[in-house]
Amino acid sequence: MLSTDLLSIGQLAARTGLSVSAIRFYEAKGLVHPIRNTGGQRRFPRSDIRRLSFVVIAQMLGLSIQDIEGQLRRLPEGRTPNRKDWNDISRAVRATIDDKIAALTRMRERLDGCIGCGCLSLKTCALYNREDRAARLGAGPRYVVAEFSESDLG
Amino acid sequence: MLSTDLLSIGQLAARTGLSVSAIRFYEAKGLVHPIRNTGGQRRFPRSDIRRLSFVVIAQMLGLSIQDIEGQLRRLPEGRTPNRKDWNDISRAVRATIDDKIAALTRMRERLDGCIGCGCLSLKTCALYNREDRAARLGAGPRYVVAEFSESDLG
DNA sequence: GCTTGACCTCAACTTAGGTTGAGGAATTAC
DNA sequence: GTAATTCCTCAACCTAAGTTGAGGTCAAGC
Repeated sequence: MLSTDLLSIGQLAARTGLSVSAIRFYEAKGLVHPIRNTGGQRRFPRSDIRRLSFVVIAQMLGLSIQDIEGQLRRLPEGRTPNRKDWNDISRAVRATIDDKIAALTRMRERLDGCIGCGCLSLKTCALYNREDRAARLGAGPRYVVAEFSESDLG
Repeated sequence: MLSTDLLSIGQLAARTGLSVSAIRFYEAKGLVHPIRNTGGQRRFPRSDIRRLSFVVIAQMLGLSIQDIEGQLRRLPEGRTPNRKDWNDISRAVRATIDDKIAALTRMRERLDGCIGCGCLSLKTCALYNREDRAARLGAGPRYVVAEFSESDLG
């Protein structure tokens, strides 16, 4: 029988809804730090239920694993986030959501200006400019694209 | 000297600002269909400048390569998109941007309700529900997470 | 004491959108 | 005619957030 204070990885998975492999992955990324029993198996404190709940919620808000690890690491002594910590973090998250909405709104406005235009010119199209190329809306790696000149577009 | 009607891949890259490797990649994905000269090198019609401009702009609006390929394929005879085509497509794109903005706005409203709450409970947190887990805001593969029950959270 | 289930590590695979490099062939410039 | 570019293919690599499987160990029930 396990100590009432410690959970096996399977028990933690059942409590959080995460898969066992995801929890191992999160450990590798530094989000939890279980101890090992004599047989080498992971044992988690009960507070990791809350810690992983925080991870799941923060992820839904658009934070990457790395962002979350950074937030958790700033807490003293690897403490699990409490009400005030969550308050601080969620205000920061709100700002990034605001930014995303603002970027999409700007893009929509420009698109509206372009509907009916049909120019499709890299030279004159208002949708196409260097700033936005660096901050595309889709997923995937971002690379800087070389400068270019053109003459017969549009 | 190349025919004035055909461009080498390097020339097309210079005209569009894309890298040579990206253009080869786009060919593999079916976005352009160059012919080959006697030496086996790619030769592109001038209209592919506009075609690839369309690709770049559509990508910035959040369309995936596959989406773009689908749009281009719907055009008769592999024609390069003209004003009316662009008009049709951009209206569809506007709808997807609207959806993204709406999703982010809903998330922001719920987050506002949660700031100061600090519950961090998977059971009661308004930020945490099945619908949103299926439509997370971040990048990366999506997997369905198993149902779970809990007792000592919150 | 033995079987079953939970656990361990490590490596390979997934999607998207490409990049980078090796090794070789074609084209262009002088 | 030769040197310098440009081009060719093919395979391996990159990120993110995990999953899947192989091969082996640990713990618990009876």
